[in-house]
Amino acid sequence: MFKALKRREKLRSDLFLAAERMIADRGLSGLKTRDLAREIGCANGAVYNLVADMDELILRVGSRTLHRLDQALSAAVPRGEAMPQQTLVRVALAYCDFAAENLQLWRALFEHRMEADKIVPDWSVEDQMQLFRHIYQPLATLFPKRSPEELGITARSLFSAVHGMVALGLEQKLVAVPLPALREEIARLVRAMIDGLAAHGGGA
Amino acid sequence: MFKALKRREKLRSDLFLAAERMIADRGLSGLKTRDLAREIGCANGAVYNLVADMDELILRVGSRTLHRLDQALSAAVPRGEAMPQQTLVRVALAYCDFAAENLQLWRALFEHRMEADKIVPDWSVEDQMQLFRHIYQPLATLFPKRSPEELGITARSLFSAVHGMVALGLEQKLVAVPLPALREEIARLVRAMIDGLAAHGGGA
DNA sequence: CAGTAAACTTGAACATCGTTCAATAAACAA
DNA sequence: TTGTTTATTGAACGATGTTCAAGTTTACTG
Repeated sequence: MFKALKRREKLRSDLFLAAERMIADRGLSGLKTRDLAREIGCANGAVYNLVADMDELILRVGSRTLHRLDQALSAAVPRGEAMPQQTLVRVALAYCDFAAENLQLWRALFEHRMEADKIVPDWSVEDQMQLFRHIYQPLATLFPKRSPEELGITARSLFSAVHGMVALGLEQKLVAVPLPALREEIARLVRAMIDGLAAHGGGA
Repeated sequence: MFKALKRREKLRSDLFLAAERMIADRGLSGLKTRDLAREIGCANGAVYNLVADMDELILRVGSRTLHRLDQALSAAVPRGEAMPQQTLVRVALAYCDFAAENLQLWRALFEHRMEADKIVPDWSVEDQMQLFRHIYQPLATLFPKRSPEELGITARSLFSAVHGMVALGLEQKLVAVPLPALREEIARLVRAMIDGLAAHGGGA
């Protein structure tokens, strides 16, 4: 009775795992429907019974990656850490470390561009916003006078800047910070931004 | 006698222009050999007489983009600008503006990843390094005590951080700084980083 | 000019993709 | 069993980057 349903569900989760491994091993561009089908044991066309298209599959894997990232960031700050600046530095470094350890999966989060006009599903949007609390909360503690809008913008600035350093740094391009110096430079950047906010903005 | 050579040269530069326009209009993924061939008036296979492969063509267009970016950054600081911090802010904002006005071409610079094992040609490397003087020189003026290595790393940090804000900001993603606030946030970041260096590093 | 060799150009063909869909098989109901 | 619905298949389609044997043009020589 549930046989077919069960099989589908099994196949679906197999598909996600296979896709995740394939991206981790060979990058986003190494993800091929035929390889996936062979790996989970079905016809290549059958992939489209489990998932609307590749976009959905990639978003699905992305969701898993974001959740693991969320856990990594949470684990990075010791419970009871009292100093918000220290927390922000820890979170930034944890972001860097996660990206380094999950390079291809992390890259896939940003390389993938949705086909125009197709909208990003709600659950994917939710995944992305969840991460922000790791930055927003310490900032709110540091600058209690600021409005949520200001804090939101500052959090995005901080994230974007750190993200840029990590993204270019891990590409090992010429324009990037060399890898051995990367973590120290990130810590320096975060501290400088916080100091700059405290000095000019007049928070706290 | 030179007829064939002339034609080839003409076709080659036509190809670069067509490729540039095509990327600007439809993005890097909208660049198709058959469309190019039709546009410059030759057989699709003939593209490979003018260029080794798509990678080379993309690097070629990238080179042009980098040169225009170089000019834009040069134009952004008034001659005789005496304050290095102000210069750095101007350069960062000019980078942001250039990216916004040349969105697809600028994205192509970073989206394109060379096929593994194939090496980036010298002239492309040179193009990339040229840009660094816009950041390096003001920094060297600001912190004359620092070693070239330290300055190089700092310049890369600064560039990467600003690049990150621009890259995410122009994608209009949720994690990005909203567009209206972007320029102001970039200026704030640059000032904060410089202040941070001055305070902790003991330069000047 | 005629003839030949070299250089260039062509477009059909190849291998790979994501994606679709008519045909087949399986599962279930009566 | 028989009929109906549902799930699965794999061949086929339309792009795409790239190659290459064949054809064409150009440049040189006698």
